[in-house]
Amino acid sequence: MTAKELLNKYLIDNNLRQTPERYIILKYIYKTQSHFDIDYLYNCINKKEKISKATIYNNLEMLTKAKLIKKSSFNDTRIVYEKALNKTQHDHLICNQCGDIFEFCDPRIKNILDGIEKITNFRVQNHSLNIYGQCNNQKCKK
Amino acid sequence: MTAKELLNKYLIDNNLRQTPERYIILKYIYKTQSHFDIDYLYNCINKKEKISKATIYNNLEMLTKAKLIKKSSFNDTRIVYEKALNKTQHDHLICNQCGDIFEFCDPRIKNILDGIEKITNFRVQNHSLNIYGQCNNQKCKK
DNA sequence: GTTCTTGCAAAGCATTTGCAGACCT
DNA sequence: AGGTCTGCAAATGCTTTGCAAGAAC
Repeated sequence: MTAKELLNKYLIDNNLRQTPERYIILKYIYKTQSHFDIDYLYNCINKKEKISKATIYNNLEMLTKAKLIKKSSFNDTRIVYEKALNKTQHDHLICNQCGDIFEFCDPRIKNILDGIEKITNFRVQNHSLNIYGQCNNQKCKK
Repeated sequence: MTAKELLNKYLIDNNLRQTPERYIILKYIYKTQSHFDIDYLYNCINKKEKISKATIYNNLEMLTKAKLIKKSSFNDTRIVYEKALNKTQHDHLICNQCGDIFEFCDPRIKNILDGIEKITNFRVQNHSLNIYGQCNNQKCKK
């Protein structure tokens, strides 16, 4: 199923309306390469179309609930979203110098979560692991 | 060294002044059991003493730099602090229902960080691992 | 005496809300 | 037709800032 089809299904299943804004927002999100914040998306969309920030805020929340995007925050304040469709669970490396975000997977994280469930009463629902440091990329060093 | 002695040393080393407010704030922080937010601390202090919020904001930043406290954020928005002195590195379990925060340590996290340094150019400086779920404590269930 | 710190009020900033008009169904 | 969604502007809430008065050195 494509993102658009999934959105369509989500809207129908939840008695929400299929407004053009919702499909435009989804289209621009699925054009972005990677992580984006609200301002980036707003500017991106409003170069061609015209959608207010309130509508973008509302619909990013809806898309998060629909699991079409995923929200993360870095360094206590920086909030970014990313496409969630067809993506496996992953965590983030964030460069403290240039702010670039990299994804990585490590099966040991699942072991840690399983271990917690085994030895405590805590039932794990989700997690966020952010690793901060220096990416040492060409652009970053300057 | 006590927290007070460390604060003293930090202030002297950094040419900052030893104001009574700074010691009062530290005293109230080291009275708290666990994680606290700014409002909690502000109310706590201002039952007996009188310190403005601006001063508390300023000094929490200073104490974070001095590594006497540590700042964390949960669920993208909830910002809490905790004492950092004599505490080993740990991560957090956060109950999605009652908001309670639990600490845990797992040596495999260090392995994961070491692995990243080994196979990428990324130099790890710090990390945050937050695990969300249900704590299933008596109080929580109600 | 000089410089830093405090406290207040105002300013900032990102996000949310209220509401009138637009538009899905 | 009826309820939902959008867009605007105002409101909110948390944090920062500017500045005058006070305190540390």
